[in-house]
Amino acid sequence: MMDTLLTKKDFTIVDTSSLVDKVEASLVQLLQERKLKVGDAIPKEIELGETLGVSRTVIREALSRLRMMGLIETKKKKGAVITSPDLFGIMGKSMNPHILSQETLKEIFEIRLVLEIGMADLLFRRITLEDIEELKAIVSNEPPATQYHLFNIEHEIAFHGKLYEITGNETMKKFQKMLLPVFDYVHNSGLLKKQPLLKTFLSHKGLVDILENGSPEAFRNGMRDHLENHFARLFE
Amino acid sequence: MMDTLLTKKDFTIVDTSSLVDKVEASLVQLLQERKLKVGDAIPKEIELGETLGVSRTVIREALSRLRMMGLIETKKKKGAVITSPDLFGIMGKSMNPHILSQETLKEIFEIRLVLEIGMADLLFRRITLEDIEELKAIVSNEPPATQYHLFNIEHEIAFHGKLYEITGNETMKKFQKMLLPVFDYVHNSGLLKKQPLLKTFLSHKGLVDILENGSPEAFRNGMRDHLENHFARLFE
DNA sequence: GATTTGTATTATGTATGACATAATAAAGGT
DNA sequence: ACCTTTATTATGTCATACATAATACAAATC
Repeated sequence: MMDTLLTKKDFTIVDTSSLVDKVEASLVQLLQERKLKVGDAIPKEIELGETLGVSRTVIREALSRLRMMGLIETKKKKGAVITSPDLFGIMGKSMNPHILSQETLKEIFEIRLVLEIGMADLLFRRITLEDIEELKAIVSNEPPATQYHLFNIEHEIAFHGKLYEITGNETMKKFQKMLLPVFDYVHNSGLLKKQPLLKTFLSHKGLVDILENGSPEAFRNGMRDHLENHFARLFE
Repeated sequence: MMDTLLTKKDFTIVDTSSLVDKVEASLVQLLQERKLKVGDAIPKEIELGETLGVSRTVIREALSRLRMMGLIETKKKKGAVITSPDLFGIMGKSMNPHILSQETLKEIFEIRLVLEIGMADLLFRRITLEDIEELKAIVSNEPPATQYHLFNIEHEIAFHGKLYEITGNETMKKFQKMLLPVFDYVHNSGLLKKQPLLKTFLSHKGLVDILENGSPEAFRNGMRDHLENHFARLFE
């Protein structure tokens, strides 16, 4: 037998994607290129099937995906119309800590830290007196910080969640909400090194003080300090 | 006719979701609750149809959605196995600037700023000498900053994209890549107020200097300054 | 006997036809 | 004009059949 030493490069890669995949891509492209606005209707399933030369089954599966992504909404008799999708609503379904790779989980955890440090300017721009009062109420209910506290998740979420709310950025808030189960998981699983030193750094109360009297710059540094334990765990 | 003054609260909300929606939710829940690991197989379509009491058509549409989300992969004869999803790959398809609401676009733009300011610690932790050299090469090719530059998008992407790369956070990098068309759109469309003052703030070169000799804190402040024009446009 | 080749099996992929259901339009009655 | 009924239309669901690809196992070749 001749050893022809053929390599992958010698072949033209065959397209292994299914018809549904192609139709889906075709439809998404349709939405992207034609400047279709929200509310515009798209052709009926049967018409699509005829123009694309596939059965209604395939069309329906592809449309089902678009529907799940929130790109379209369908009503009987009326057909399908384009809608403004909820970016993170979809992603929430696949945000399953048990399935995501450890590397991805770690990265998501990092992103949280990045967001909370970087959000300072949004906070100072949009915070109200009521917000500050609410934050004060939250920290006042806080259990005293003990040296070996496995910190109170409830309070963590209440405080940091409120910060996301103050930014006024709904997209970011949804993002945070979606990530909550991940944080929970990362904390509990031994994914990160055990809490290394657990020195108590700048407290929630300290952060509120900065929000009341300080500057974005001061808040960034304060938050960085507040999150030091997390950073230390990430960086081994 | 009696005006009974009935309100929504008086009715039990009818479930308007389709069978496919329910099956999809049921399957997602299955993946979440059972601690199914990557690689585990799920029942065959026909079995699922029998246990859930629906036709194979419905099962297939639901599975098609999971497949699109990257939660499962299916192969003929073998069936479906659980996979680790690409979180942002899916979202990219619905990231269509023409369809997203103006408010969402603005918020996404904000998130970019937040990320780039907050990423300082990751940068300093992971940057290498080669990275610095590469950044220097990028800025050296930069056209001189003119007062009225409608800044060079190419260079913006090259420089800031490299920063995301340096973070070593693949998830964040994917996020950035996904957002590129949005930035392009936001810049071009009149969504944000016209460039207000266009003073030249801290340059790319200045940021590289900080990365080489400075601290995370200095970088955060530097990046904040660098992005001042964007902030100004966001905050009217 | 080990490797290859053919063949059967099995589960997904696609197509088609049928009917149910809901939303809309049209027609009809008062 | 207003309300009701009827017809129409497009999606939602089901059932069935066949195509296709992956796998396992038997058969053939050396």
